[in-house]
Amino acid sequence: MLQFAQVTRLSRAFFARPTLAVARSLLGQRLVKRHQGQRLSGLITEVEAYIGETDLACHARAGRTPRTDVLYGQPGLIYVYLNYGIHWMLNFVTETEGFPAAVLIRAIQPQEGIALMQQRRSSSKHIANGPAKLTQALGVDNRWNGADLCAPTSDLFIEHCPLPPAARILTAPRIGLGLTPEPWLSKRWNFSIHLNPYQTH
DNA sequence: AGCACGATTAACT
DNA sequence: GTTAATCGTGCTC
Repeated sequence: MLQFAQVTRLSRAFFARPTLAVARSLLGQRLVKRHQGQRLSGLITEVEAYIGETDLACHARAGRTPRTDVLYGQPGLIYVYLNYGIHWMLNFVTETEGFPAAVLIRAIQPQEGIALMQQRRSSSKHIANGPAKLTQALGVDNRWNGADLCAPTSDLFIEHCPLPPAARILTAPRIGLGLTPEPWLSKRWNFSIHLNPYQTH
């Protein structure tokens, strides 16, 4: 995986791969947000893949619209959307430009800036073990939609920090899909780190 | 212009 | 286990 590492940040080549491969290999890597000179970070512990217009759980099922435009952009772009009118969700665009797919970040294990993240999460016991919890903790909202995770100056990026080879990866059906029809409902496109407690399930 | 519905969370019983 | 909160989006009229 060293092939994808620049100095510290993951390069665009990392995201320009099949979405399931990107999702798996994001586990264990460090998500970093710079905030007024301070680093907020955590290891990615749970992700989900959303792949193309045929995936009826993917927003791109509606085709190219104002909202999904980012998904059709170059790999490494940040896709942020509002869910339930309340929660911001953080995704990274994958595969080739023109093909709409992304990985949703569902949980991180907090590492740096925990005091600030805890403050933003009020008194909650759980700082970042959920897709909307981690955006709240990191301070990510729609202003990041369309931004480039791989830009050298980006204040949001991922540091090369792969899982140890012995670590086991769990797969599961994606969460919260509701009435999404089969076979998409049962696709095991949720990935998490075996035995890591910082997860949504 | 109006409507139903979320890739969720926290606060209930 | 159940439910309210809350609003952008895409679809229908």
